[in-house]
Amino acid sequence: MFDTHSHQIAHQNVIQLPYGMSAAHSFAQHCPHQPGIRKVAANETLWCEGEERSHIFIVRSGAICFSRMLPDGRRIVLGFAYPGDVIGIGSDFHYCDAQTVQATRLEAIPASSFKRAIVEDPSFGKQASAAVNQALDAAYQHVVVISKLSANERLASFLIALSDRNDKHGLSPLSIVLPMRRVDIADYLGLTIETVSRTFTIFRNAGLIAMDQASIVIFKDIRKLRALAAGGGE
Amino acid sequence: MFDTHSHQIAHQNVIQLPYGMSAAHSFAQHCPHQPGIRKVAANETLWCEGEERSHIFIVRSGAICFSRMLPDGRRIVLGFAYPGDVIGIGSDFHYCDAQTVQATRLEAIPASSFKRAIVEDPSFGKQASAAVNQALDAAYQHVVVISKLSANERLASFLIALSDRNDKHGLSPLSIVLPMRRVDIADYLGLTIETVSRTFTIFRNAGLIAMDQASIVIFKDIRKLRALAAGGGE
DNA sequence: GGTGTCAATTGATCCCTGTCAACCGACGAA
DNA sequence: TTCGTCGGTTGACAGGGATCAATTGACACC
Repeated sequence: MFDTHSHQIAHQNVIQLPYGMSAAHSFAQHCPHQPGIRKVAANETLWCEGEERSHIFIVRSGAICFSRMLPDGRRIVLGFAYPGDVIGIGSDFHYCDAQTVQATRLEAIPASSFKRAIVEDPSFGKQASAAVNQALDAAYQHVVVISKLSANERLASFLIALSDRNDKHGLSPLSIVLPMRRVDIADYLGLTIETVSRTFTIFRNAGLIAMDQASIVIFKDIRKLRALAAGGGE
Repeated sequence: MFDTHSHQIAHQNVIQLPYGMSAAHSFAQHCPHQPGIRKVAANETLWCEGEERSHIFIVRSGAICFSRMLPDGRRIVLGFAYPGDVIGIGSDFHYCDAQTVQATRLEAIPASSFKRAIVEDPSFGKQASAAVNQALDAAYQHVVVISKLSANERLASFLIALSDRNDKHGLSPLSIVLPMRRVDIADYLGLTIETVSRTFTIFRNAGLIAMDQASIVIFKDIRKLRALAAGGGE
């Protein structure tokens, strides 16, 4: 179920789910709905900041990016969601924009149905509130990463978080796929695309990772990366 | 309960309530408890990250600072709480440390009593979950501030948030008190104390603010400050 | 094939902010 | 009083990342 465990500092958990969480099965069970799968192309907007929430979605494939824009156009990525994540829970109005970064399949659950399930099933309500707490925890972790860590540490924490996620989902923790573009990673880590790119190069040259494509990272020395991500010394 | 080891922290305010929210009256009403006021000196620790939550507190006077530490000692301030804020709601385990930045009076409500009230009174449960959502929103706003804004913009947004809070509480929006020290502001904004200090000087020289003491800010051109805070250019 | 577009990488340079340090004013103790 | 401490301010300097710019590679389309 979704316990909000206390975290250790910097590693992991960062990435995810401001707005999303993993627990798709249980949520789908508790929310009766027409099992409608929506297919959405890449770079489509699911919703915008301030809009009223109409649906809860379960990500079945693809990836979602949550962001906000400043008046002058600067963009901040608040997080990503991946297959298995439930997105859109929280307050009645969306905190941020949501866009696909890939072709994505979503299972849509009407917000009304979701709300009803919360009221009627206390245990489900607990799960939902635990999910929000989890998102809060992730947001705080995000603050930690971008407020004090160096570019190397930020990227390391991002990669380690994805590795940990793979591990949790039964995939290999030693290689990850980056569905999003560099600009999304940069805006998520509070860096520029150039710095992100250079940092990847530094990691490659240092033998920490290998990359045959820009979207696939193979870990060569995950211990060192993890130490970097934790914001410890080393 | 309030163990006293340690750091100095101290401060207060920003807008936000990572962990806190304003709705003290209603919360106190719904949670039956022995009306016990606790007086806590400055720089005392209320709780530490990872500890199980034992009480919900309503801040009656003083100020609280929420922070986390990295393994190497770097410190991140996640937010502040002021009189009228309810602190400690959220998951069963604390996300971060909480310390007083001033002598503070707190009203303590046992977590058990709080939980019972949530179960027994649906409307109260809604308020509690709205509070968590509010904290989540504040955390995202914090991410925005520290990931993309310049030092000037960060400090401006901090000051404007305090001004807005004053306004909301019926106090003058044109002057604010900073109960926390520079190091707390710095750790909250992802800057150093030197940069914070220099930025205050820049604002003073530019005629945006006036300060007779280091802890009192009088706004001279709040429009410009607000424009800066919004990240809009100017 | 050639061309256009978009994403990623790399290079050169700049500047904002961190770092290290000195200094100042307030306050408390001896 | 003098001394010591603490918090804040200011200065000098340097480094990390941003900025501006060019290059490369992948891919779609004609």
